[in-house]
Amino acid sequence: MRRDVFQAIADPTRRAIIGLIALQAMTPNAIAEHFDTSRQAVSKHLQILVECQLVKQEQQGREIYYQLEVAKMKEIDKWLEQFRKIWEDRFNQLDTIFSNIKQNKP
Amino acid sequence: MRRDVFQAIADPTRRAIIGLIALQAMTPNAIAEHFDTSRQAVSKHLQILVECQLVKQEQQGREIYYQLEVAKMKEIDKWLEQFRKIWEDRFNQLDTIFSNIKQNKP
DNA sequence: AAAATATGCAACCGTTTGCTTGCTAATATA
DNA sequence: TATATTAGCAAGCAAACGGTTGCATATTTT
Repeated sequence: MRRDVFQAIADPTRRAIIGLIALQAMTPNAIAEHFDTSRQAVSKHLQILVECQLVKQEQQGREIYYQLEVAKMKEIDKWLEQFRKIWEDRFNQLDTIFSNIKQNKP
Repeated sequence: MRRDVFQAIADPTRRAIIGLIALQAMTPNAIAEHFDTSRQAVSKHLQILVECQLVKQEQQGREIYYQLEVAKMKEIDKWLEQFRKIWEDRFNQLDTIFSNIKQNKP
């Protein structure tokens, strides 16, 4: 069973859950109300998110609040970093070409 | 069959392929040499990457060069944007707390 | 023209995924 | 105390995933 951040965000429902609890911790029931699937299905998604440490739980009586570990999202950002450099370079190259066109350089 | 950028980068081999062809277009055979799997397996991964437009093909004789569509990677970056705002806010909050500690404020 | 090379395609197979249903445990409320 | 609510757990199931093997097609090379 693979369990990393990239596998976690592969599922669209899971991405929606992440977006939902990003600003405010929520209980499984409250989260499930936002979707067409059952509470159990949502619970399984949450379990996966917890396993890869994208989400942490906080018990309050019989309720469990799930909150996003925003810092963990940086892992994706970190992986993206290498490509950001490339796409900025490409953009700069294009910029240079446009400049040359304006100045009628070959 | 789901086929979006997030599902595409979920597989570690696919991420490795993306990293490999990011700087230079490569043929399936050349790519496959970097992995333990068969050429056909790599070919399937490439097909998925093409389907979600993360990679484009360029035929040259009997060889097909696969190149990364760096711009498509921005889609991930775009999704991450909303969380970047949050984690920067959290950092600033921490910063304020530390400042207060230094100044002996409550 | 014949052989070698590069690639895609199809069929098959075990594992994982995402979901459902049914159950149990713990806490809150009447 | 009896009942309702919240949530996790387990079994079962169809579909998707990631891989393999075998074969067909197109282009080079000899």
